[in-house]
Amino acid sequence: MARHDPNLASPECGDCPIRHRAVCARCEEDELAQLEAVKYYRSFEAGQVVIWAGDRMDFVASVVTGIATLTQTMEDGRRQMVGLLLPSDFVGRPGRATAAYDVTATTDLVMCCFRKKPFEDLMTSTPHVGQRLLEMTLDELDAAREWMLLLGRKTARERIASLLAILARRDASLHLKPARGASHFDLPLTREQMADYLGLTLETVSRQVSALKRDGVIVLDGKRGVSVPDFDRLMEETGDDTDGAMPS
Amino acid sequence: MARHDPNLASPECGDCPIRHRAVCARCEEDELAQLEAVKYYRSFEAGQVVIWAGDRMDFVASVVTGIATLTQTMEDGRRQMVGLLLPSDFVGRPGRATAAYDVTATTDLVMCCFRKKPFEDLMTSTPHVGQRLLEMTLDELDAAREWMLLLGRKTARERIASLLAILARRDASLHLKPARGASHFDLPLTREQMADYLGLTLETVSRQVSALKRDGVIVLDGKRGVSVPDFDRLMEETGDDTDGAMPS
DNA sequence: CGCTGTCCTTGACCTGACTCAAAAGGCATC
DNA sequence: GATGCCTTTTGAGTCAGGTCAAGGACAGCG
Repeated sequence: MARHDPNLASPECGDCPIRHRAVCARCEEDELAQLEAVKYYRSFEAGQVVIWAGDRMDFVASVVTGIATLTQTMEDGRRQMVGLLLPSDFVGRPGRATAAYDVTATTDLVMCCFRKKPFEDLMTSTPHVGQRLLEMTLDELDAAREWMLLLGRKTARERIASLLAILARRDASLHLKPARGASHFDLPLTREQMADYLGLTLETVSRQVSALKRDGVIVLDGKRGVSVPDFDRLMEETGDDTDGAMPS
Repeated sequence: MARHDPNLASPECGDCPIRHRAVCARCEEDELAQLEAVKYYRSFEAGQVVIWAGDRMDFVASVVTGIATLTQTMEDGRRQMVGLLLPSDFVGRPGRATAAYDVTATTDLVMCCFRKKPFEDLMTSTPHVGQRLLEMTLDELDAAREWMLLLGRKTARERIASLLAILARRDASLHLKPARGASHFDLPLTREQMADYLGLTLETVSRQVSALKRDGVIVLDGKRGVSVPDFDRLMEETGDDTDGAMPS
């Protein structure tokens, strides 16, 4: 049944770019074959909504390429982003029928989807998917708690600096460069999305980005390009421990 | 070795009050026996610190009775509570050597501790502990994300109302009463702890509690007692969807 | 090329929550 | 029942970030 347009043929797991980081990272050959049998790719354009909170969700998925966001919306329209999904991150919850959050493609997005029922069966019949998912969920819980500190206690300037530091570090690890010294990356989020993530308004985000630029902490290159001349300087602005015991 | 003072003899798992809710909930008899072999009880007085962030942690544990908190502290002293641990909640992370957060006993506290190494072994050799832990971690992640919405977007009054609603609901489910209509419970937190949890100052907490009292949403009974004459009225003050699709 | 739409910046003003300060209520101890 | 230590309440003034509003930069397109 209909899987022509956005649903691409699924490449082999063997040369998947997220093979060693995603929920399938620990799988043996036989487990991988079982996953392969129930998987299908879906792609979304930047801005498209993957699923709305409350909608029935009969798959779980991994982000293969691109960036997606999880957001919660209050009745009066106040919005808070509660997760930023990067390649290898997992979407959906085994054992739950509906989506808990709005999932939106922020950039063009490719997801590797697994039909939910067989995926759940695989979780009970083999060990490695569940084990890996537990690890990943614990990491996400840590990230969520770090974000709680940011949302509860940090100033607007510290929030911006923290986000930029995370993005710079992510980008560095993606290109296998050291996370110190100078770096350059593209912002994957609009000011409004940054505001939704940071618990601020877009005006405040804009002002504080300008302030960090004025103070030489960052250099803007066009609308989306950001250069960080000195990563340690940026870190000082985050309010976090500078010695930095950082996981993963 | 030394297990005299605060480390009580461990009761049988069979009549444990959290047997059906904790990390051991799904265990078969043989798994339970293995857990029983590596478990020991520890108790703490109200106010005692269970473990400091960064300290070596060679156990994981379940809260049996009492309440504990997880808090993060910034260098300059700003504090944010990132978790409230109630009976059956799990503390510690398999595969991590040190504590990520300060854990503090808010009331008198009894914990059922498992030596970490054997616990980890059990997780790889048997299925049910890991499965249950995954479930519980996913629930905590949902709770953390709900809290992110609160910290990022809610007003002080909405935050207080949200906390009171959670406590009222918890208390109701503990006493198997319906979570609607009138209810009464004791606040397990000081104003300062509430402030740390809600991302506010203790003065703001005090003022907003007084305001909710003045407006008849709650009735205070001594310093710690709280009565909620109309739970739906309280819910209206939280800013959350009133129809309430609530999990678990 | 001008038009339109989207995203971003900046200014002026306002307000909800914070800060600083004082005093009052509880509870234990002597 | 006086003393001291907490916790909580309340008041007055301040400020960081929100709100409202105007404009600028840039891309796509007829």
